[in-house]
Amino acid sequence: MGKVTLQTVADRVGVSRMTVSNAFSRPDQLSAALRERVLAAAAELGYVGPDPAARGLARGEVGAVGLLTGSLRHAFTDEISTRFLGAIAEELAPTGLALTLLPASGDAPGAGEPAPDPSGSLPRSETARAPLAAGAPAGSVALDAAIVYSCDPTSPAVELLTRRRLPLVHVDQPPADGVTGVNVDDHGGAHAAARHLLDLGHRRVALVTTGLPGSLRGRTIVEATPAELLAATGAHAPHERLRGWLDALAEAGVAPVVAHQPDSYVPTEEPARALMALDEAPTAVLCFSDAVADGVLRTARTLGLRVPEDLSVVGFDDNALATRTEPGLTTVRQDVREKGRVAVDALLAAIDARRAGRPPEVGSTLLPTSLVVRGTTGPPRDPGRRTA
Amino acid sequence: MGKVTLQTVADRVGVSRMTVSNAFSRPDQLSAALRERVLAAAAELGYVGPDPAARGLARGEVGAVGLLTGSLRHAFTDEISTRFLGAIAEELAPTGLALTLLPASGDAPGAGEPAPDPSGSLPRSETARAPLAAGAPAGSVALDAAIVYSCDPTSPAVELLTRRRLPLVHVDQPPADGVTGVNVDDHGGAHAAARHLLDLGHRRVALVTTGLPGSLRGRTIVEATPAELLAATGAHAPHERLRGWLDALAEAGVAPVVAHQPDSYVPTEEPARALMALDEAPTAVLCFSDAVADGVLRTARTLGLRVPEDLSVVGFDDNALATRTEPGLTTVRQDVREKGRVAVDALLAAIDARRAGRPPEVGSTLLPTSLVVRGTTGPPRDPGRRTA
DNA sequence: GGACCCCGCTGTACCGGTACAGGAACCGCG
DNA sequence: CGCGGTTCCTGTACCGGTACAGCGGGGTCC
Repeated sequence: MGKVTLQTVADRVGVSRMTVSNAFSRPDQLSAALRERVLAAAAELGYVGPDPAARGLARGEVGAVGLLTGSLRHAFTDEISTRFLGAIAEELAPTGLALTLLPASGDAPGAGEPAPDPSGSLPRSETARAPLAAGAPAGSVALDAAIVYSCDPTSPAVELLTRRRLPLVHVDQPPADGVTGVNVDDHGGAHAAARHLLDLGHRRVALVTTGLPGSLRGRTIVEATPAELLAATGAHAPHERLRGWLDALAEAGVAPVVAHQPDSYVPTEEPARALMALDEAPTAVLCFSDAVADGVLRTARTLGLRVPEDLSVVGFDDNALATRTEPGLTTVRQDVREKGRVAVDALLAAIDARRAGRPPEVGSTLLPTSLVVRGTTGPPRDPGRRTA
Repeated sequence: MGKVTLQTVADRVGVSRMTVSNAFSRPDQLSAALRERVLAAAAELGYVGPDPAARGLARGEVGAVGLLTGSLRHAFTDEISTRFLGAIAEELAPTGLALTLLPASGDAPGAGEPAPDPSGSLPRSETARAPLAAGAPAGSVALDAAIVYSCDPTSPAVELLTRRRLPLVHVDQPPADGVTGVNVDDHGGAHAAARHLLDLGHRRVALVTTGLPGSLRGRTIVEATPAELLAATGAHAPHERLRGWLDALAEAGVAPVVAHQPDSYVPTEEPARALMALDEAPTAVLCFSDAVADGVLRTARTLGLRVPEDLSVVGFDDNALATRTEPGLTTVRQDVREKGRVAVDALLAAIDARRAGRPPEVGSTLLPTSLVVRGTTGPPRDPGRRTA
């Protein structure tokens, strides 16, 4: 029982291959009666429908959009990423488009190194896992468009997508020429958060940031000038949040202490412990994410500090944790659903444009953030002990 | 600047198309020198590499595996699903295969109704969103294999995949002939959980389950015999968990009260409120998931009940919440990472088998569960007030 | 010095569809 | 009865690659 193709069915019914194709893909192109006969024959022969790969090639459209992100591990661990993916998926559902998660890590071979000499030809036994990867240059999947979310813009994967001339939408990425961007006002949100602390009277403020490169990471407390910090922070969201904090603090003449935490989505004790061990411990901490804030909160409790009396804490994102902490976490809210919605809308528009032969209209969206004041912030115990 | 294909590059360099193809896909088939020239010419012409759709068709392998699941919304909301997806993605990463999330909801057209007469031929203006869906029979995407996770086995989407003869792996699905299955010992875990409560002396036990169909849902307290309940519970995991509880309770001659909660991953107050309002309120509650248990716990607190003194609570899954509740949640642990690992291994094996022309070896795996006793369970306040 | 072999490249035959431009039959109409 | 307009179906020409057999030329082997 060999392959069943359009031709098989066509021969069976005694019509042309085109007619069978139409029976499946363009019902209005043949009489209902014939269509029934074709469908019946197809069912009988076990023909399921046009082969997606072939159809994709012929049509120039495959029915799937890609999502490239820095780390899939992160994407499924961090609540915000997860919610974003969920929003994308849901927004895509009614269009019938599938969402293809692109493998991020591995540098895409493509035109890369000529595979370091297979050293001998093992006789194709052991159809091990390697061949799988070798077969298809990791991540070269047929796509109609793609979303690039929180990636290193210089990574080979991003570059590959760009050169493939796919309609692209950048989300949480630094602005790029000719590409539609969807961003959140991280700077504004961070600025508001810092401003909030300053307004409460805090002058000894700490930041817990993330995403620093090797040179500065490793040490929990980071000794670097704001400019150095900014320059070293590659990822877009961390960069913008950092910039927002620093701008607000600088406006008030406050120089923050900076702690670093490699993983932004896992609560840990290190940053808070290091900060509170300082000679002049901060009275408030601005955290890169709610998860980080949660770690700080727990550590504060462990250290016997009361929040917000002894320490104020501000998070970022307003995730599910934020309402679960005791007291509720003051944080900066971003609307992740909306981010997904806007991104998908832009993507669909780009696909439409391409299909119509129009040039894509690039534009960028900046979604608002808002400060949500709950219970983890309050005035410092001894404001201005060293007010300049 | 028209399309750049292999031929374009071949002409430019003055070699055959095959040679260019080899330069990209099989470096060992031509001299390094020539390969360099080809690659250079390709770069110059802006040729990025073989078109994935065409390559997919020619090779019969596209470099992507699908994931079909009941509801993508659920998949990205429920922590367990999310972790499972994450595990899949991570496990897949080193192979270079992409993961395609299949749109679940919509019934797959394919051989379905002959689209209700488009009534007139609007002249292809208005390239609206609809065509997107119409164009590609929702979900007919090129795939090398697929995972079916927590789906209604009779849904058209599952049926379609099956008929497409794709290598398939079923996860959290009822056993199906000829398909590799990966399951968790939900029955055993639930049984152990119920046994634990019985051993502590509980006799008035409640269940909070999920996934009941319209006929029984709506009412929070479900009046139905165990047999009816089981028959009505379609989804595999809820069915097995329910069966585990009921078996253990029946062995001890205990008849449980049953409450129902539509969404298993959102904590709500309803089930607990309804249960505790009963004449003979339960002294212990077995919950379908940790999220449900969290809702019960919170409600208990609201009602002024102490846990575990006044009420014992058992969850299921051992998710992140379980260690965050106060006291820690007694629950049944399943190893989601392992589930993902096993599923992907099976999938890769199936792909290998197909590639080698071997028939797929179907087999099923049952992963263990284990009861994790924390602080939410203890002996009932007045054991055996009505011990039979 | 001829047989043999390996290397490096090419030609041909697909992979399984779809778009589009016909063309035959049929219809109503003046 | 001829004519324009439908309605249905078919033929041809791709879509952009890859597999595989084949073939000339420069060794090596004896």
